Amino acid sequence: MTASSLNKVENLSGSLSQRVYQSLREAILSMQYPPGTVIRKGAICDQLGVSRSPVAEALARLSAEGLVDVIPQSATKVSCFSMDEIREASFLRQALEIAAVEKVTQERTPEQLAALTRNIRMQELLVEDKDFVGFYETDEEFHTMLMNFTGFNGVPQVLASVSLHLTRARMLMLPDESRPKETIKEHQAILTAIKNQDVDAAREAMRSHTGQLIPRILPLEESHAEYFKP
Amino acid sequence: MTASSLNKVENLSGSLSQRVYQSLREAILSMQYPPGTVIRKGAICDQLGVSRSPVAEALARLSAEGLVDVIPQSATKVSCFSMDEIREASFLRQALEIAAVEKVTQERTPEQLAALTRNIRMQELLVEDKDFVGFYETDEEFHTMLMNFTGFNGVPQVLASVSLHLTRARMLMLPDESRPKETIKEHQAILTAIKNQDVDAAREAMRSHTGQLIPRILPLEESHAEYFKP
DNA sequence: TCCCTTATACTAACATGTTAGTTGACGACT
DNA sequence: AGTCGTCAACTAACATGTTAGTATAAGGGA
Repeated sequence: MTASSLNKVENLSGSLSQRVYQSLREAILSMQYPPGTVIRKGAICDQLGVSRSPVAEALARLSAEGLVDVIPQSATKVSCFSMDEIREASFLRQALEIAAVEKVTQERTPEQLAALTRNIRMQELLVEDKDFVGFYETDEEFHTMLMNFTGFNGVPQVLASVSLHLTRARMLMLPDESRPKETIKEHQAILTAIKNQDVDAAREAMRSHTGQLIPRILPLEESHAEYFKP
Repeated sequence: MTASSLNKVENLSGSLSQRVYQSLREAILSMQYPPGTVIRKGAICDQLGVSRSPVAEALARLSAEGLVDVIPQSATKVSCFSMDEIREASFLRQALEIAAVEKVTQERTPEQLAALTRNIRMQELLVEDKDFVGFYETDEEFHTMLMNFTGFNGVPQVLASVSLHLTRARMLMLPDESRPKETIKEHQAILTAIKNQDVDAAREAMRSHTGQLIPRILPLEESHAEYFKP
């Protein structure tokens, strides 16, 4: 018995279309709906027990975000990766991360320093325990904290929206036992620069850190060619 | 006789909802629909001669972009400015512009240098002629060219989408006879750094240039308080 | 006079019926 | 046998009917 791959709308909040949107988005980002999957409105309606209106609105938003490609009058598909898009997403992410760390470096409070230090300590513990899922989440949290410390409430969401394709592609990467330790060193370099209020060092440390992702994604184009555009 | 403030959908391309979206977006960005304007779906349907479905989809997208605020079951309004949002938009724009100019500085071709030089020359001519509207467009074009020269096709649109609130707020600013000359100097400083392939100089020139906007927007909160959130 | 209640009108949100464009398969003609 | 034209089935797109939540204004009580 195959469980429905969509979260039930009952578990979410907001308007019906909002919940359908969240449900579909989650399924796409988690690769439960891998690139190329055809999405039929009728099927979604049946699975979620809603009518076509909220589904149409949800798909319109997903289309605007680039997560699905609509072929008029014909079909809707989960969008495939293209290396160009991924490079672009990485560029945008780097731009934001650098701007954020520059600002935080100048304005950081002792409490923020403490929180970042605690986060990195947690990363170390999780790697020692070989809890790589926990490490992944704590790594994400490190970057989210930096976004929040800019003082701009919407910045974390903007980062998430420009990083959509990166988030999906990351799900394909094989776990690499040696990478987390490198990651932690890079995070420490960033934190040190923030502590020293050294903007130039912070920028370059972040540039170096965010530059690590693309080389690890490149091989995916061959190992998972079915998910990429020709 | 008041002409309809919306562009007719006949003049646009794409699906009906796409055209409705473009029409509404244009009206909002150009301040034909100023902040606080209530948008009734029924009225839009009548004015554009379409049914409620495409209007609903268009408003869903505008809502996701933050151009309209939907009050559930009650009303939809053109979103008001908040100085926080504007500061945030400025931060994001600066992040992108800096990242772009850094990349272009490293990779620029002779053709790109020539195109940028030509653009600035045009700016000078337009200011001499006191054609400030033309200058505004050429100024915009200068920045769009930089985005295009990154080689990432989607970057110009991302810039536009993070700059939505800035674009609207700019419509309120009074023309300032002295500002264009300063702007040109800043553009020239950026171009010189690009020419010299001096990444640090390019970054700081762009940082300085993009930092000029917020001080000019700040007074609007008092002079146009009706457009701002309390 | 002021506040609370209540009824009514209005709106967005949702459901469903209808249209039109696309795709793929089948059959006829070359 | 291969190719082109036609037709049937399916899908998104659009139109319209229905529901439910919100705001406003009128009326009654303190």
